[in-house]
Amino acid sequence: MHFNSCEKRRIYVGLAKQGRLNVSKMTVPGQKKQRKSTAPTMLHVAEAARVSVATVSALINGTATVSPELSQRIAQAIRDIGYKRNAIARSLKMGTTRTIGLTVPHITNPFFTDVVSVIQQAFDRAGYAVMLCCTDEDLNTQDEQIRLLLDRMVDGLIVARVGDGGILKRIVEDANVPVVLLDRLCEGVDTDAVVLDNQRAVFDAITYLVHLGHRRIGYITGTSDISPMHGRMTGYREALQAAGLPFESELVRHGNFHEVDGYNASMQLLSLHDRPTAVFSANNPMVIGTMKAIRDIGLSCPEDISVACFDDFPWSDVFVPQLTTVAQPVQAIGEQAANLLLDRLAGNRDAPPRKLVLKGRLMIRNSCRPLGAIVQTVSA
Amino acid sequence: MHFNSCEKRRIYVGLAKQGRLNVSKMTVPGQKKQRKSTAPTMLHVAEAARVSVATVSALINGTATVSPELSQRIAQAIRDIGYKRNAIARSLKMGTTRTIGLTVPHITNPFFTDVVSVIQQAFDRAGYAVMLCCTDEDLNTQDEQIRLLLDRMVDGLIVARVGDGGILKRIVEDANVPVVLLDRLCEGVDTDAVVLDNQRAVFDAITYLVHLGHRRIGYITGTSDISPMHGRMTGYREALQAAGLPFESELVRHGNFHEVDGYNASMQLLSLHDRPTAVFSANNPMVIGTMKAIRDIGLSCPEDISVACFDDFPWSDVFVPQLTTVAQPVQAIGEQAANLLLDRLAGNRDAPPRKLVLKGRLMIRNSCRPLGAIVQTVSA
DNA sequence: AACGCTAATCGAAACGTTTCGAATGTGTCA
DNA sequence: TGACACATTCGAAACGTTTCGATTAGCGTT
Repeated sequence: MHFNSCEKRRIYVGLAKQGRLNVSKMTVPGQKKQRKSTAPTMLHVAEAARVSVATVSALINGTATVSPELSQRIAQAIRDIGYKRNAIARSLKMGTTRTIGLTVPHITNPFFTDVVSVIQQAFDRAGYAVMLCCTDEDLNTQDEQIRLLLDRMVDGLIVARVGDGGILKRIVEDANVPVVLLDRLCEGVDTDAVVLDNQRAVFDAITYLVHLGHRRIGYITGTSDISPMHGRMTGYREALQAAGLPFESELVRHGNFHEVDGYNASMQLLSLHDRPTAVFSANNPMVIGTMKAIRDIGLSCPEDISVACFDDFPWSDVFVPQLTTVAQPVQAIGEQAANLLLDRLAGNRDAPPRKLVLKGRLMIRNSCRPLGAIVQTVSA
Repeated sequence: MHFNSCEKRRIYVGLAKQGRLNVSKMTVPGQKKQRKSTAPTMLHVAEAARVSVATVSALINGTATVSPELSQRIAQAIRDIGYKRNAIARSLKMGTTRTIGLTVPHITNPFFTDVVSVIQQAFDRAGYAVMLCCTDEDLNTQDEQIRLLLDRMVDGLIVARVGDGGILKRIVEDANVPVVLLDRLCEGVDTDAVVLDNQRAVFDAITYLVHLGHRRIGYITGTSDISPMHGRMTGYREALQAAGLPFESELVRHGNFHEVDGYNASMQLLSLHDRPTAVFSANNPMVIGTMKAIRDIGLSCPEDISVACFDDFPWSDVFVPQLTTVAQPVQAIGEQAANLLLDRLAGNRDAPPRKLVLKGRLMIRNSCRPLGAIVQTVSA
């Protein structure tokens, strides 16, 4: 590398550095690297077995018949040399990497943890590798990571998207790689998807609280620009309406899915002059914030305030209070998403987009207490 | 594909199918696939800008100076065509994929969830992609997945290994890709590693229980063949010894890290004639099992039995009982592991193996109660 | 006017596979 | 015996980059 004309260099080369090219994440120049002991290649095998590389390839892939004698020799050579096929070269030639990309907002959110786990297993079984990215609920990060994955030529993408817009729309439209939307739909993006019937799930949960006698029910939701939050909000409104209760905007708070958001929102709700008797939190990290707020403000659950939330978790029934939750069928969600994508990868490219809507299940435990004298007919 | 001589075919081609070749996860033959709209290549850009591909490459990578005029034309062409560099081709040529492999036993174990999250972020920042695999505590699965990752030519590997032996030893010795061991050391494998001072951590926890007045302390540990379990067991014994208490093997149970193992082990401990007054669980899923066993057997914590465990988690201080745990510095563990690997990737190949030992921290909450009349000097 | 120096550009050879079509050998049938 | 089908094998051209060495042009020196 010459730095003779530093000045010009800075100008011309700027393109890459400034990221103005649509080629994401370039290598830092000057980072040389060479594998010292080059791995044995097919050519080495071919030579050792005194055959052509074409024959070696044919045997390995079973794409043509190879005589027993040569098969023997080749197999021996492979063992002797310790040959391993270079999947990169193969990918280049085949146009397929047998790798998929998976992006989720937060892997530490137990819902996504579980789904990632299931998806990972499914693709592992199918011989695919999974590249995992976390977008941290940030649209730019998401765009960048999707680009990173596409650069790597993933064969498909499973996306629990963040925000609207972004490059997702373009990617789906270009249709070079199949995309499956997970948990969250995307306005105007017409592709395979697996989502929950959020509206119904929240409707059931709120209705349950209403049946317990609650009249003022706080609702902590996520940023309003993603589809599940729409559905959940609608479910909330409809449940109130069905019960003849007014919708009061002071009872609704928005957060960005983090624990701290749940904490702040809960603090506000609990400080209201006419405090709600129950709070529903739209995801798991936020409900932790809710519980901490309740603790910090000196109240207790369910005596002073009832709590329910979205997403079940393993601890939910071993501690006190045992949280009433809306459990998503994580296993099914993960498997269905994987199946949709695997189906596309198997060649079924032109089928119309399929949208799977799964049902949540209200897990009634004891974090919500009955209020006053009420009729105890609860529809689970 | 011809199936004329089915019989022979089955015989010769068998190699691949039977998996006797050391080429893992072959494609199923007959799975054709072609991208319909081939993405624009560098050649297209070169033609559009009326330059050579060498010049395009030089501009994009900043490896040589390109005149302003040509830079302009090339940048324009890239934008017009919507060119994106093919990272696979680049990898093949460069011998580097800017991708690392990460294997953990269970991503649903919150300790690993957190560590994975941190590592993922660190590599994301550095422009690396992360391929994630879960070994499910199974040695064969682990071997297969490591092979899968190596096939994919990952530049490095971070492994929270399972069991002893396997191909890990060979891989580290062949030294083609740098390996960082996470959480668990590996007998006879000399490479970079980040682990916890398990012995000390458990020593502190048990000593704390002893100070509370406990004399019979149950200990639920993992399979004994991985390093942290050694250390933790030693810590247990030493704490007992320091307190002048006998080591009783009936108080020690082994499980395979799953919730159900913790449940079974706890059931056994709680059914002992002379029941322990405290139980320490060696990981997070297992302590859930412990709590369930306590509930199912009709006892309560901490009144009837004290519980402490390894690995902190977000819920630990919002529910009752608030669990006393040994918190691992997950952030530091993840970052250090990432740094060790990034350092190797940056070219520092020949430095001797570095082993980082981090300290755990006893988070005293209220799942352990003082027993009888005791001196309340607790060393945190 | 011949020379050397530098900057800019390019042609072509890799990287390690897959695959197509051609070449070779072998046996069958008219 | 010649023609033909079929089973094996192989040479060589891709796949889309990077990079080395060669080439050209411009320019100041002697």
